[in-house]
Amino acid sequence: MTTRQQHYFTERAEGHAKRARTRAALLDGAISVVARHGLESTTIQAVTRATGVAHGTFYNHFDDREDLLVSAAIAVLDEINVGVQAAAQRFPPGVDRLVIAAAKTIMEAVSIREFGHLLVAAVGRFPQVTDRIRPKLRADLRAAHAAGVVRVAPTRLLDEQIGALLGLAIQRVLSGGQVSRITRETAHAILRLLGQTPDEAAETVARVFKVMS
Amino acid sequence: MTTRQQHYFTERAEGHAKRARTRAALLDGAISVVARHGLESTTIQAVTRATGVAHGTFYNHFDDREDLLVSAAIAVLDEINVGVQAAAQRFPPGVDRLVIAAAKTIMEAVSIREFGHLLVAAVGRFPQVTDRIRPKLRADLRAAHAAGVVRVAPTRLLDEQIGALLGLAIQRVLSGGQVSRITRETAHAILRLLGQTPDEAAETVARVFKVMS
Amino acid sequence: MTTRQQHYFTERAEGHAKRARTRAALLDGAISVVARHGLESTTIQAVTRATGVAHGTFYNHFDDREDLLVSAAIAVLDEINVGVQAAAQRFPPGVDRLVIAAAKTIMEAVSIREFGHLLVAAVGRFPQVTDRIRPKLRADLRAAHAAGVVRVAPTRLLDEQIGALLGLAIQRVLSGGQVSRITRETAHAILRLLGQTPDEAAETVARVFKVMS
Amino acid sequence: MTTRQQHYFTERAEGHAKRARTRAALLDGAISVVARHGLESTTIQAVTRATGVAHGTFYNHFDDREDLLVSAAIAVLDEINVGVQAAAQRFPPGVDRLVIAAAKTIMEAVSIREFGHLLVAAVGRFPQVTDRIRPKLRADLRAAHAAGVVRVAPTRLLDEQIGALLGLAIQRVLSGGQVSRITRETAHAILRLLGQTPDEAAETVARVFKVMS
DNA sequence: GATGAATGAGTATTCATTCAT
DNA sequence: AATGAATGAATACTCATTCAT
Repeated sequence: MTTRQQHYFTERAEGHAKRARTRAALLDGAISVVARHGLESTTIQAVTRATGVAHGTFYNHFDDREDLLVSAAIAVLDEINVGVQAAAQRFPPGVDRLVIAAAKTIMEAVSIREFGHLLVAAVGRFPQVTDRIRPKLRADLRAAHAAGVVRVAPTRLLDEQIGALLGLAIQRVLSGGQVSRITRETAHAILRLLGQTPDEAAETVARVFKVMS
Repeated sequence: MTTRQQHYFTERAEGHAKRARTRAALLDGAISVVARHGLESTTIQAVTRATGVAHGTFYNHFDDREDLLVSAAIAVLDEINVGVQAAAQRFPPGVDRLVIAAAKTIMEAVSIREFGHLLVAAVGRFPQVTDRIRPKLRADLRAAHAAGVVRVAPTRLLDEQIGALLGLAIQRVLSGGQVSRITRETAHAILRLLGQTPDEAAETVARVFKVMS
Repeated sequence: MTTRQQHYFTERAEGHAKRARTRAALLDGAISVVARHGLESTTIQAVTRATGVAHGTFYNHFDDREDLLVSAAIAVLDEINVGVQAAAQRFPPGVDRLVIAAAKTIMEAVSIREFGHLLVAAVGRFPQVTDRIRPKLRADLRAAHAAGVVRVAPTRLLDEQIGALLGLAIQRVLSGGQVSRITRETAHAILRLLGQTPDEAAETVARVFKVMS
Repeated sequence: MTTRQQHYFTERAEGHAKRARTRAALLDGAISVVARHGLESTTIQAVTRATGVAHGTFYNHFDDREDLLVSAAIAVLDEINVGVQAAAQRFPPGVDRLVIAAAKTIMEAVSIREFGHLLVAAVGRFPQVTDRIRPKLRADLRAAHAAGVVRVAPTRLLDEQIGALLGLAIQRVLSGGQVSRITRETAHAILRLLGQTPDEAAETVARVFKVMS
């Protein structure tokens, strides 16, 4: 019954010492348990069982449940960010880069369902997670505003509004939505939120998505 | 520890006296416990203790924790809606009415902190709650789109995006934001999301808020 | 959901005062709840619900759960005994009468499944029930022994052994056994237990069952 | 109140030490609690208290109450069977062996009162328990029938009738009956049930019991 | 460092019983 | 007599955490 979960991080820690490997395995375990049972219903026992490790071992690596969950969420976020940054660096800071980063974030987050579930659950529950995303978003926002492409001042509320649209998009895809459609519509919505007219926004989306494919 | 909570619904209970009063008191209790401890950490024990009734009494009125929480969320929602509808009916269906409804929703939700907390927590956790809001929002959206004031097609995703912005606004106010500023900015953001330019949006907001004050 | 149970005793109390009718209805309720959930799992709440009577009403008629269950078992037993005695009085005291009484007991007990279930559960749990059967059995046993037809002395253990065979027979029929076969085999077994050879026993059974049909 | 119970299985526990010892101790605890309070009234709390382990420990060893009770009943049964088989193997399969097995079963079951109580309660409640006895009984029954010593065909109903007589005998001894008398009378009754005349049965009993003493 | 048995506080839920109406 | 809301003790089961091996 103990469905052995996928390895997201474990193998990468293979070369290292046993300690690192066990830790990575526990993160993997947490990720799949969260995807199956939700954040609040994830128990340490379920994670160790899914990981195939003794119950007590958990406390050699994490302080408590929250420590584990935050670590897992950040690990996932960093993993997603690899792909996002690879795509984003094709553009200079600005609205195009912001759009491609947003789109890539959705796509990466849902490419492994477990990642998406953990991310959606962790955002809004652990401030550390959101704090880790904001800075890059802010840089693009400022550059775009300076360039005059975006007519809305970059504020913390605006950051969070964009974040909320991204989270919503991920959720929608996870619950059966079509990823390409939702990604495009969300990109379009973000641009409207930034003050572009629907026509301008459509143009921006078309331009950026052409590069991405 | 047993801080006796405010009475939101208890006193209003009419008719068959005792039963209705106890039920309303439990709803009140749930609302204040959720505000203090969060939705997931709200235990039945905490609610009955806060309400000042015996543990078993709970089960004379609700099936389980979820039944209670959903009932409380809906009660709060309906309560908020009284104020929202009073304000909204000054306008015909359309974008103005949508803006005033949105603004009023934020203001009512934060007017009693407990209401806001419960609402934010319950939305996205219990579909019943969201389902109760959508229809009116959709009516305004359609009317505005038909009138050509809004250039974006009303879709379910759009509904949810507006909902997400509202939830975010409530959260921000509850965590110390200034209600008037955040309400205005959120109204403005919703109008941008609907395709208005920042200037048009500013004009709409100014027009609507003048009526409201 | 509250499947309205059959009326076993209620209607018979119709002419009488309301009090008697409610009491009878509760007995009916108990009988059907026991059949569905077993003796130990029968709760007062389930009985009042099945009876369609208020919870508190129960205590106007019975002291507690045990009082109810014993009363119900005895009521069932007395009901069964009507049929048994009608059949038994065709014979003088003796082994034939004992056989027909035994056979009739099985048949009556299973003719209404609920009766059988209650009886099987109550025997061996409430001594009062068994005490109510023993005297007549003992009379037949003594007469048969005096007449020399039965070569085994009537003792309390023998009484109980016969009772055990009857209970077993009822259980077997209730769990799908064929009533005529099990009744005959049990009658045969009782006669063997009383010291008859298989052949004598077969003859006795044939003789008695002919009268019964 | 926490009468520390006897150790029936605990001390015998070997091998991986602690775990096995705790499990055995819980079985011991269950056995004595059942003897004191009856099967249905045996709570997990009472068992852990009697065993002297923490409440939660229970769930490291058993799934639930039923798991515990069945395990305890089977442990008792196996324990009893050691003595029964030792005595039975002095005879070849057949009616003599059946009689000595039956007699020994009664005697072993009542030699430790707690064993008898558990056994009587568990039979008829947990089919697993009865299923564990039937095969050997059936083997003797078949052999005796083949040898012509028993003139009644071995059927499932017959199995159960013998079982019922054994259960009754144990109960009677536990409630004050004299073990030697009840054992003899039960053996005699079983032989009558199998078709022997009272005289044959008396002879068989005398022959078998001589060996046993 | 890993193990896994033991711990015990915490939580939901049931139900016999009381009592004011 | 009947009602049914309220009561609170009892019970099963979970799970984070500790600790000896």
